[in-house]
Amino acid sequence: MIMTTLKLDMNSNLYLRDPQETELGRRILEVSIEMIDELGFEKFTFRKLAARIESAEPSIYRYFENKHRLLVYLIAWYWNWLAYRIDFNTQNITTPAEKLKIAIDLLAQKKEKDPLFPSIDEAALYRIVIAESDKTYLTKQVDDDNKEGLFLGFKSLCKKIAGYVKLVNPDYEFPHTLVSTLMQTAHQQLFFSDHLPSLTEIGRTNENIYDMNKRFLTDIVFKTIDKDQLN
Amino acid sequence: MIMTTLKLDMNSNLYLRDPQETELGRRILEVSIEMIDELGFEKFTFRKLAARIESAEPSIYRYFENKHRLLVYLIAWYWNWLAYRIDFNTQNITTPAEKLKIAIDLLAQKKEKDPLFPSIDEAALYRIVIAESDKTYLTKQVDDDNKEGLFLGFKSLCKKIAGYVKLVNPDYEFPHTLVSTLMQTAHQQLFFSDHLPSLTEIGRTNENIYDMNKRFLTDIVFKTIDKDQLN
DNA sequence: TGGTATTGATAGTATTACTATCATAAATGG
DNA sequence: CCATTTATGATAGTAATACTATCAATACCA
Repeated sequence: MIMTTLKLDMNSNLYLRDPQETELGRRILEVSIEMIDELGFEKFTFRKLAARIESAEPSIYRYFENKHRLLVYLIAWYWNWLAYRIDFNTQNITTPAEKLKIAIDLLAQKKEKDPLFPSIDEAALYRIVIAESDKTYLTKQVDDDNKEGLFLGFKSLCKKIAGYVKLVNPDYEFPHTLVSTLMQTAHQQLFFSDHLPSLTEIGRTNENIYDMNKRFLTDIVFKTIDKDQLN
Repeated sequence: MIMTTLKLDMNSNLYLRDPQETELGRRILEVSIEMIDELGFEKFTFRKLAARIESAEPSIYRYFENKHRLLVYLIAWYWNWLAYRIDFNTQNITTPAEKLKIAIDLLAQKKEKDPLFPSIDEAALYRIVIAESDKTYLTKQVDDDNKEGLFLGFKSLCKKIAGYVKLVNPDYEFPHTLVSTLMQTAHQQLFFSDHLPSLTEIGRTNENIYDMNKRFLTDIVFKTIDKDQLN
């Protein structure tokens, strides 16, 4: 039986000390996911985190400049993980339409524990992505953060999927626009379905919300790019 | 010459004392728009606002429970204003497809000063909507806030436009999902175009970004709902 | 064994998000 | 026109947040 654990390649500007390298670092990731999920990002503090892992506040600051950077790190990790899964699942697929479909499936799919990354609770992280990820870039420092490469995870995944779109229909004018919309909408609609249900049909029937979301997204994407889809 | 100013109907749970009723209230609205635009929501505080309007912090707390409520108020005001403009501009239009098109136009249009509301700088408010509006509901208290009706502006506008969608194609399965996506995407893409341009084609050519955004949105909406659009 | 890096413990600071209290001014009503 | 309610302003205070500085203890490494 093969036991493997992987480390995702993270842009080194995301952290001060690499949290994947040390025991304390991995505890910070593990417990911060748990606590942000539980408390929400605004009520989450490094002091509370330090208390729960029985460490000290300054020790955490040695890994992350501040809690915003930690959030950006977690969200970047999520996008890198998704990109990895999309690559993995589309390896032997030749038709771009099929690749695109798989990417949408993986994007909108319910997330479960991935044994390759023992210290990450992917289900909790996905809830954080849904509720908090927009906060990574909706700040006044977005341009500085972007220059530092903090959003490369999101951007490169967008580029990858937009590449599939271009292969399906090289004449479509807005591949990146469509894909960034797709990526955002996938999470947003799950949030709406949960908290503001009058904004969406998803969750109104007894069909599984993830499947329904997938159908909505796949429909919109293929209708938009594929002029001849009805033939 | 007719001089009219209007007051939009705001849900009374949004405020403690109605800011449209008093001089100080209107100053709070006016200057908070200016300051949130300038500083961003996180660096904006009631203390700084009080200083700039030469009032006192507690006086502001008499109008709004806290700065989050003030933001929710401003965003709700924006949605009510848009709903009003959509009603006004679709009054004599009979075909639902045309109504829908006008709604998308108004949604994505560049916003300029509306003389009907002298104390509101709509251009600045629109920048706030783009950069901050998601923060109104991405909180742990979203369900409580929703029960209080704080998001009625957004929800009723979504319902209105989804109504047009249903008239265009009564068989389309996801009218609200599509429209909430449309409403979010309209702002999001302008943000991306400004700060994360690799996520969108909008702004890459010398075509006006608002027009380009409109074309993208109109295309996606009509392709999605109108099976026969190409005929 | 000596040195370097990592962590933990304690303490401290400026700022934030409020709340309480009280005086004054302005508007309102009999 | 005086009395009273109401809105505002001024001052002060509190608990919590987002850090930063300092130093000792420990571990690991040559």
